[in-house]
Amino acid sequence: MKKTIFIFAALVIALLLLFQISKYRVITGRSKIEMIIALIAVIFFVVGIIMQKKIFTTSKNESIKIDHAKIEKLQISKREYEVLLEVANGLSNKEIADKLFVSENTIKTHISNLFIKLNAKRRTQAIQIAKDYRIIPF
Amino acid sequence: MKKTIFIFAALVIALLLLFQISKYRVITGRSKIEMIIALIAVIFFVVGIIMQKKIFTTSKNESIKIDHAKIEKLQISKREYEVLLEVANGLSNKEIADKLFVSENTIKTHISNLFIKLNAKRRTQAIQIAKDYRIIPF
DNA sequence: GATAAATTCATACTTTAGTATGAGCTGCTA
DNA sequence: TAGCAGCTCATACTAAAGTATGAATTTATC
Repeated sequence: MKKTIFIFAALVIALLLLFQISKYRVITGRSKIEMIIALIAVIFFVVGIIMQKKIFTTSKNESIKIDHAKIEKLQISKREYEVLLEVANGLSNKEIADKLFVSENTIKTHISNLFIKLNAKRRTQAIQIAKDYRIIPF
Repeated sequence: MKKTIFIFAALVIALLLLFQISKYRVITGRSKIEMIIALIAVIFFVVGIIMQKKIFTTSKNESIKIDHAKIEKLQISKREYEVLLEVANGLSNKEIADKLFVSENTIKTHISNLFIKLNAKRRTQAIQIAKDYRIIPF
């Protein structure tokens, strides 16, 4: 946020300078009015696009970015999180067990703990809740 | 797309006009250079933002829009689709049955048919496949 | 009005999922 | 080194989910 304010201030100063230079060059006859106007137009057009793009990129990232702080807050362990991702991927307990080289009972334990932490009753509900919390992609 | 080209052409003409008017007003001394430059700056700034916003909105909608054609192609019926949405919402068969005022057995039948059409083995997998096909939100 | 597709439901299963409890093992920290 | 947290696993359940089959009803279409 501080960076944004600094850039904005610098921009305003640069533009005021540009105005003065433009005025000077036109009055002294060193540049044609058309050129100055076209230059100003292009510069502001580009600035407008860049600013909007910045807002767009930020808001887009926010909707995709994973909230790691939330994962910690919920006290979801590393292994539990791995299991959660596989559940969201549509795998069965047996398939997850094989993929992570542990027994199916272990996966059941992890999932039961996840349900408590996410306050879910089913795996499909856990997926929804995790998505709302932005702790898993998609 | 045709609409975009038309708008773009109109914009170019309007700007050329604006240039001429600006030049005339400055030369005849009816407007100050600062005012003209500021006006041009504001106009192009706004145009830049609007253009970028349009691109942003279009690309965002594309990633959310539901592929109704795909639903038909898979021959998923209206009722089956309703059930699919509730499954993706994390509801149990019993809960879906109560919500749609039918028996749990009916829901099971719908879901079994959905699995065949989506080529899924589990409801979590069906959610993933449906998401990939863009036939459900999220 | 006959046909086909969609919706509903039941019965009888099999298979996963999920719960509860207890316990062994490892790595880290007070 | 005692203790805690995280990971592992087992046993023994209960509860859902999913399959297979057959059938009655509704709805739309020809």
